[in-house]
Amino acid sequence: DAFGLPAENAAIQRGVHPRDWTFGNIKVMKEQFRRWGILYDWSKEIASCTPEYYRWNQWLFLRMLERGLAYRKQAPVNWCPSCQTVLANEQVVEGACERCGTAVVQRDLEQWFFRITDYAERLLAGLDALPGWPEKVKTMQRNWIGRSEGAEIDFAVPALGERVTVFTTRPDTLHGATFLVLAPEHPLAARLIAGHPRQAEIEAWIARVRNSPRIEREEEGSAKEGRDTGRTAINPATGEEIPIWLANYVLPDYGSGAIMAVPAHDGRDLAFARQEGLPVRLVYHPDAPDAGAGELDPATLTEPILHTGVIRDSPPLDGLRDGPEAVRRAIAWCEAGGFGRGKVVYRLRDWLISRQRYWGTPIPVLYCERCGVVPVPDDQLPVELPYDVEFTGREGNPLARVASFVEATCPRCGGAARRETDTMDTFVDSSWYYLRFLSPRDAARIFDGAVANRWAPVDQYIGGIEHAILHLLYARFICRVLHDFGLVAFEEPFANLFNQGMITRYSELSGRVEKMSKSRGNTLSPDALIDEMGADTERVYTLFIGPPEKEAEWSDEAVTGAYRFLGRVWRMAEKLADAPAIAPADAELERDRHAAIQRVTHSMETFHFNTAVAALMELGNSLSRALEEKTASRLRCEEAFDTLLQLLHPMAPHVTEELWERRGHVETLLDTSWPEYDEAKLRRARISLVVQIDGKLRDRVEVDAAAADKEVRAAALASAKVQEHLAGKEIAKAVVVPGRLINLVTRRSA
RNA sequence: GCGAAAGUGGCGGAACUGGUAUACGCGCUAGACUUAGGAUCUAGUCCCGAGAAAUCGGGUUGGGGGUUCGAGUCCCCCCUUUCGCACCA
Repeated sequence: DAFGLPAENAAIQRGVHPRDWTFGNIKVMKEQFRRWGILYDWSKEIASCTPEYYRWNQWLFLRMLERGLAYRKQAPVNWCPSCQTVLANEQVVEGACERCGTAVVQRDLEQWFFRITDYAERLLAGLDALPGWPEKVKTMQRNWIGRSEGAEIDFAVPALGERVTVFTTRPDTLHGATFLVLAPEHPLAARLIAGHPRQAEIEAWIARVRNSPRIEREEEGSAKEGRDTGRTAINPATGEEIPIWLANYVLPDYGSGAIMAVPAHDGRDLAFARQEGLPVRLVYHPDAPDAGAGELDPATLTEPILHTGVIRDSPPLDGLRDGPEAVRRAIAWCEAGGFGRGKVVYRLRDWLISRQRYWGTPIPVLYCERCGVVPVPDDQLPVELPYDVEFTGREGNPLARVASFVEATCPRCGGAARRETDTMDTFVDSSWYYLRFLSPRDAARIFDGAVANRWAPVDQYIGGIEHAILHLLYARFICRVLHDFGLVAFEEPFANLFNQGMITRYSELSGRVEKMSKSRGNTLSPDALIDEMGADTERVYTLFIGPPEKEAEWSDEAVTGAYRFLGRVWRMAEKLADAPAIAPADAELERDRHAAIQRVTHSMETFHFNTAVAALMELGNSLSRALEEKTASRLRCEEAFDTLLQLLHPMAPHVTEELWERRGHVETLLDTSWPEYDEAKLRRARISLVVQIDGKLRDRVEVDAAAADKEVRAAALASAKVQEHLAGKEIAKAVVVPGRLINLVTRRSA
């Protein structure tokens, strides 16, 4: 991404403007790509930090705003009271500001969101129609969306004339709900504790919980803390009054931010009930208690009863076994009673796109005292980022201090208005950029829909596993939004997804093998390596190092293997002229050539580049041997060599193109078509066949490739070694695998 | 804790649907050419035992069990590692 936090940090730390820093990086990277011999169509180049690109982020935002898919609400941010600025999670180290060490607090700000939760069901269902995606990524997305089926149940709070709605996946345990727990952030919390003898203490506690970073609050083993509101609610199943508590283990933005606690059948509720001395009631009873165990005593229960037993103390459901049927019946019963209904909730939360930073797409809205929130009209796009900005890392967003940016005119009433200074999350840029590549200079629209429908979805998308959830989910979401706007005909942006592994290298600093990074001191300068051994060596070695989906350890020693291989290919060219006109082993070399085409083609298609390189090395070895021993004719050797160059070309374009020209070809290698192999040429007339006795390899015999089972058996039995091993045994049966082996199964003779 | 993936020589790794385990490369050993070589070429290199040698016998894909004529590959149990998620009601 051309936008992003690192650019802004560079500005703060080194005084370089984010724009200059970014374009400097782009320049360096393009030069590296060029040296590597990586071919891109640079006429399609885009940079998301240019107004030509980000104006369409703004356009997209406005369309989403019109349809209610973009909205504003209060949401907490990490706030450093000393720097007076918002921090990203990665800038918070153990609860403190990474720069000044001050304890970070949570602070509510009005922020912009995209309503991705509206698309939760479609995003989930769409995963089933993505056979080209790794199962692992799909599982991660499913868990992230986190669909849960259950019920909403209303609990009346007579003292307030209100009701609390809880979400539960286990409405069948309603009879066992002995108290309610609300998130401290719950809207009713303030009214519930109003007038409580220790109201002030509870309010202070609520403030503390709200202030603790969410990461900390969700940490495993962090203590459950709660306060009794002193109020009660009515359990609609039993008519009983049950206490209402507030506790930090209930999260405000999942379900309804309130739960019914069923300590007998939930571990967290049981732990909390024991801690606070709250009652426990069993609904499910183990149906075959161990002899002597008799009735379970709720008072002594130490482990919740999970997924076992029969409902006993819940009259309408008595006798039901734990399971989906019990849940279904419970929901029907709640609905009939008018105090509950079936409900599906998602773990997925709306996408917070606001960033209180300079280096991003300005969110195109204005705040007018008279008209309120006013979208910037399309004809005033793009809202451009000003260049002259001061970066201090303190006192919030630098953009907010640029008067010429903030002070604006309301497009509706012409009065004074204040411009929004939040910028967009960079994931907005990357959620549709693949479409912009197809018509990058189109000044009239976000992209050309006809072109997009012809070329997209992307056939093969490649990226690291770190994007498994956020980027890929956002891109899938925005694709559906664009589809619903009628801009594209498809809903899934990437038909096939491949996750490449990272390159790791030994670090002198830590003494361990780690992901390459500057801070770990284990980076390898591609320039130095290219200077020493050439771009082709680096390319071939990188492909050869291992399967691309796995992480691979860079070995400075092993690179020489690739270097030597290319050197051998180079020297072979000079030996071609010495090959004889006529030679005995032409057929063999020809077969190796066709086998190499087959293997390399197949390996490349399945992304097994390491085995493709191995197959090329083998062809190189057999040609090299033929040249050394003069066993193949010059014509065959030249053919084999040319094929080798063609197959090697994608991996080592520089050396092969050079050698190709020296061979006297006029057309460049890049313009030749991929070689094809002939099945017939792969076959041998006579083959070496393995003879097994009781599954153990005993000998190899040479037979006709087309030999019948009977002949194979005769050939096997003719072997002296086989006869030796058969001594004293009788053949019970013979299994022949055509072209491969014969297995003689014996039994001891009497 | 839940979920997923993976364990093969000294090392990176290969083995398409069950059919010659260890391809290819690194490293190592010996030799050749060399004033020299971190250049190049040749031969060897999973482990154990026997043999002067060619070779022969046995074993081996984290451990144990199973299916099969035959298992690195399929099934069950266990161990280890990596990754993802995690108070989600």
